[in-house]
Formats: sequence, structure tokens, C-alpha cells
Amino acid sequence: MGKTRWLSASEQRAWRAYLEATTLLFDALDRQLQRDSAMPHAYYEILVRLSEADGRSMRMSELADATRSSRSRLSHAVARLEERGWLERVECPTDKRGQIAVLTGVGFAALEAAAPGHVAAVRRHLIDRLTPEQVTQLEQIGSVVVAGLESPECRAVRAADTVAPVA
Amino acid sequence: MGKTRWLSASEQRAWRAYLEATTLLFDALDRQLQRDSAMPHAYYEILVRLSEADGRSMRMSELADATRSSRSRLSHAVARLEERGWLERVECPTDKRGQIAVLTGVGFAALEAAAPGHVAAVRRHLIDRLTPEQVTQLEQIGSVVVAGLESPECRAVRAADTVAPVA
DNA sequence: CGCTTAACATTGAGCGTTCAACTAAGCGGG
DNA sequence: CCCGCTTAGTTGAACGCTCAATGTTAAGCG
Repeated sequence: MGKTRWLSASEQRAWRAYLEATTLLFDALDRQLQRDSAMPHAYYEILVRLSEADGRSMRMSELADATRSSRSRLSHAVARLEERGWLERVECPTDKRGQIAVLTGVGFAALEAAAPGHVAAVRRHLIDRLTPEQVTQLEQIGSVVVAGLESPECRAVRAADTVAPVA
Repeated sequence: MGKTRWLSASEQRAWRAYLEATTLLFDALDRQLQRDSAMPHAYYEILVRLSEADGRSMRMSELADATRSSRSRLSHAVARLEERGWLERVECPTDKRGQIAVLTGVGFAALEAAAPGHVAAVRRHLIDRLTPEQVTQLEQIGSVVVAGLESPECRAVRAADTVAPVA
């Protein structure tokens, strides 16, 4: 193990700006959703993904992958959403281990009610502050990072993410 | 209230890429720190800011602002860090309401032990995947967003962040 | 000076997430 | 067929964060 490669001045500025922006932004979005629609952002995402899926339903694992959530987190979240009547769990016909989450009409209505305020907040705090070029840059940066983190070598290391071999 | 301005296709892609990247990245960084150094990222940030401050100490409110944290969150966090012996709270001489958090030697050592692994993870998952231009772009995007969220009109709205007046 | 209002910080309850342990069911080779 | 391994999903405890309420001190102002 070599010496630590610390961040350069510009790298440090970039990392901190990104970190602070994201902290502030996510906090603001969470508060807006919680206050206006009584749901955390994670629940909103679950509803969105289900609403876009065929039959407004998905296997639990698919849903977990789509929302970048752990299985456990999704289980807890879906349990609470089911209590609210926003979705239902049904058994999977082809795999008796499987469960399928199905969005209910009430759940869809909750999403429809929440969406305008949430989108407005995303625009106001992020999108509308950026130039079109910056929107594109953000997409590219995000894609690169996602690709890295979901690559095979990274998924494997998820549970043992130490000072890893530089591939 | 007018109709909702939904996100365009490219805006949607950018927002989702950023959201997914950040979710994955923050989860990865949190896990790394938790596993290797037994602290959440929020605690790491507190230690960093204190270590950089004069006398390795700061007023609670300063520290809350620096870490983009709520007062309450910081209070809870500092209480726990104090239990571990990583910092201490002393009364402020000039303002009897105030408290000053002081990093201890043990706390500094914990930070020194945690830093290399954390920086390596930030590099591996983010910085080293970007071109120098992208690092610059990320800094600029982050700065714009931070500026917007800490502007007076936004700080005021923090507690009532509805579909706000467009200034 | 005395009163009201604002700022500093903490507290406890409620909620969501994590981690590890666990059940149940599919899968593959002898 | 059955044994071991993997995958799907759930569960409970521990922990951190949020929100609202509280105590305390400083500031503003007539």
C-alpha cells in the first residue's frame, strides 16, 4: 500500500462543492416532499418506478435495483407503503420465493398529487440554475460514476470496499 | 398556479443520472467509512472541519453551517462523539448561550486513521473517473447550486419550501 | 430599565436505514 | 432423490436524522 494520494486543490474544491450542493439539495427536496406530500424521497422514487412499469408492478428485486436501494430498505419501505394502501404485495406465480409490488389507485393518486411540487423544486434548486451545457455535463458525469459503481468489480466489492486493487 | 413544467428528456436523464450516481456513491462512501473506521460520513465531516479550524475548535453554529447540518443533528452527533472521547464541549466565554466543540487528540487520531481510506474511495469512485474538465464542471455546477440554496430567499423558505415565487 | 423578540443549543419521540440473522424456495451434481 | 449452495425476501435491534418543544441568554427598543 503506497502513500495516500490526497486530493489536489481543484479536486478538493470540486468534491466539496458537489458534496455541499448535494447535501443541501437532497435535504431541501426531502423536506418539500415530506411537508407537502407526507413522504420521504425514497418512497416517491418507489412510486415513480412502479407507475412507469408494465401493470404498475415489479418484482421486489427489480424495484430494489431500479431505485438503487438495498433489499432490506425496500422491504421496510414497501411494508409501510402497503399499510398506507398505496401498494400491495402479491406472490409471484413463477417463483414462489418472489413477491410482486403493485401500485394501487390510491398510490397512483398520491404520486400524481406529489409530482408537481417535487418537479418544481428540482427545477428551482437544480435544473433551472444550470445552463443547457451544464445539464449535459451533469448527465455525463453522473453516468460515468454510475457505470463505475455498478461495474462487476465494484458490485463484488460492495461488502468489502477497502483500499481496493486498482483493477 | 400554472401548469407543471415537467422535465425535458435531457433534463430527466441528467437528473436521474445525478440522483443515481449520488445515491450509489454516498452509500458506498458511508459503508466504507462505517466498516473501516466505525463512523458515518457526517461524523467524518465534523472531525474534518474541527481539525482545520483554529485551535481545532468551533462554535456549534459555525460547525453546523460548515457541515451543512441542522442544529439538532449536530447536537446529537456531537453528543455521541463526546461519548467516544473524540471531542469535548466547553462553554463559550463571550456568549453564555454558546458552546464550543474542541477536537481531542484521540479524535484527531481517529480522523488521521480514517482519512486515507476515505480519500481513496472518493478518488476511486468519483475523481479518478472524471476528466480534469469534468472535475472543473462539477465544481461549477456544485457552486451554482450551493449559491442558490444558501441565498437569502431560499434560507427564508427553508421551512416553507412550497412552489415559491420566482423571485 | 423592563419587556418582548430573536438566537443558541439541547432534548425526546417518531421514523427510516443499516446490518446481520433468518426462512423459504430454486438449482445442480452425485 | 437428496444434499449443499445460491437467491428472494423479511425481520428486529441499533443507530442517526427530523421535527417540534424547551430552557436559556442576548439584543432591540420604548
